[in-house]
Amino acid sequence: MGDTQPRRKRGSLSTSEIVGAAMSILDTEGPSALTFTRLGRELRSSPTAVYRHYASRQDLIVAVAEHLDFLSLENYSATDDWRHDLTQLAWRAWDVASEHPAAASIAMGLITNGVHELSAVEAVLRAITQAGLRGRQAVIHYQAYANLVLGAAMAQGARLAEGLYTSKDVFTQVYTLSNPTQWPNAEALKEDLRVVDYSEVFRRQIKMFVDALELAVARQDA
Amino acid sequence: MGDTQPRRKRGSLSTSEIVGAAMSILDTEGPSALTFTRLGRELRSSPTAVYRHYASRQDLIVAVAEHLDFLSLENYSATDDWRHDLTQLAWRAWDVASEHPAAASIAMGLITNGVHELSAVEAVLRAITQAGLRGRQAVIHYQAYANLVLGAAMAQGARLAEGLYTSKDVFTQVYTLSNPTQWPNAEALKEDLRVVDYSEVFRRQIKMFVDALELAVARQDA
DNA sequence: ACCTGAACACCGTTCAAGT
DNA sequence: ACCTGAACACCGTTCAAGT
Repeated sequence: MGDTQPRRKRGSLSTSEIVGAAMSILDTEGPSALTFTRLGRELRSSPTAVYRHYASRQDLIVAVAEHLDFLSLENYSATDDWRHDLTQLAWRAWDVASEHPAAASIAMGLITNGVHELSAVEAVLRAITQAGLRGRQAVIHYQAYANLVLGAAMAQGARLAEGLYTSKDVFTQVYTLSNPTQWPNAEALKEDLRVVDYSEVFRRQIKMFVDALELAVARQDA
Repeated sequence: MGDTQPRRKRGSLSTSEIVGAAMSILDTEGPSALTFTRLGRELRSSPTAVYRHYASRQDLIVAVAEHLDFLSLENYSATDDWRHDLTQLAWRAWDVASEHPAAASIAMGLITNGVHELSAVEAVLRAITQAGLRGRQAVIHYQAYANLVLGAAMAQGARLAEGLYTSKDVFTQVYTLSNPTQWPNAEALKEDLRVVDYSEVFRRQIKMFVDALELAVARQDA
């Protein structure tokens, strides 16, 4: 109110400060709160100052994606058990999405071409190579893994963000089966369909991926 | 220019006409072109007329999602081969996303609670039941399948839309490995990482899911 | 009951002017 | 070189007024 805004010293704004402010806004107020106006307020700068560091809103979101990659890999170290490593890396991505749902919902799954993304690629390729795949097949399985993990983590972020910043229950599904005979299987499983335990689904997805990878190597049909 | 707009007769606007107009705009001009102003022009109506049929832009997008569900299931019929059916259903979703990339990029994966979504749920549950799963386990595997297929189809839509309406090559990945020894696996697979054949990745993902499902049933560890 | 047109409270982005 | 403030061309949504 009474405090007048001092002009920011030139060079005092950094990309890491901007990304930090963006993460903080996303965490506390959700995806739609990430505007240049809101960022300016958080940074105690002009809203347009951010343009000196990122060419567009989308560019900033890519930087947020890189930060999520960084968080996912923080203190990670590979073991000699590729099944364990792939499982571990998947849950790390899931946990980051659960801690920063709004950021994950808009940024996870974006290709950043950045150094932390590359570290994630390296970690996954290492495990897949250890599993026994080489060359093109290793890359295709890496991509299948990335699709699976990033897709699930992004969706989890979106669900949590929706639940937090609006007040909609996104974990309960409702099908009113007006004509049960038309959908006999859905009718029979109605109760199980109602509430979804997404982390159990994710656990199952990882297990299926790892099992299928092992099978492909054993069968040599990768 | 010279043509004056006659007022639309009341009741002449329908939800199906609006969804059709939305699909047409998305197909020809991309996701960002779907505005109320543009819809009004397409429908030869006031931009705000749509609000008499959908409560918000998001509501309209959910209706687009239902339409995509409808297209995915059109003329589908189940066989007695659950592996074939799951594969078939997956490629149907993929093909719809490829034909309507902009619509898929914003709508696929949204929960509609609608009748066509329910038909898709029924078709997948039928196949999974036929594979040998029951109750809670059938539902969890249905969800794993839906995550996989819808996630991949939505991502495919986003890539195609990005490529069509901007002119960015989203199929070529570039990692400049300034320090190759830090990422030995990525370095070794650099050439294979450069160009991605996403439909081959999708084919592999489906195969891995089906294989893992079969294995889970055989092992009784579902 | 449904469609229109004006108004409201925002957006992201550009750019000349400051320091 | 970097930050500011005004301006531009939009948005989605609301609502009183038409028919």
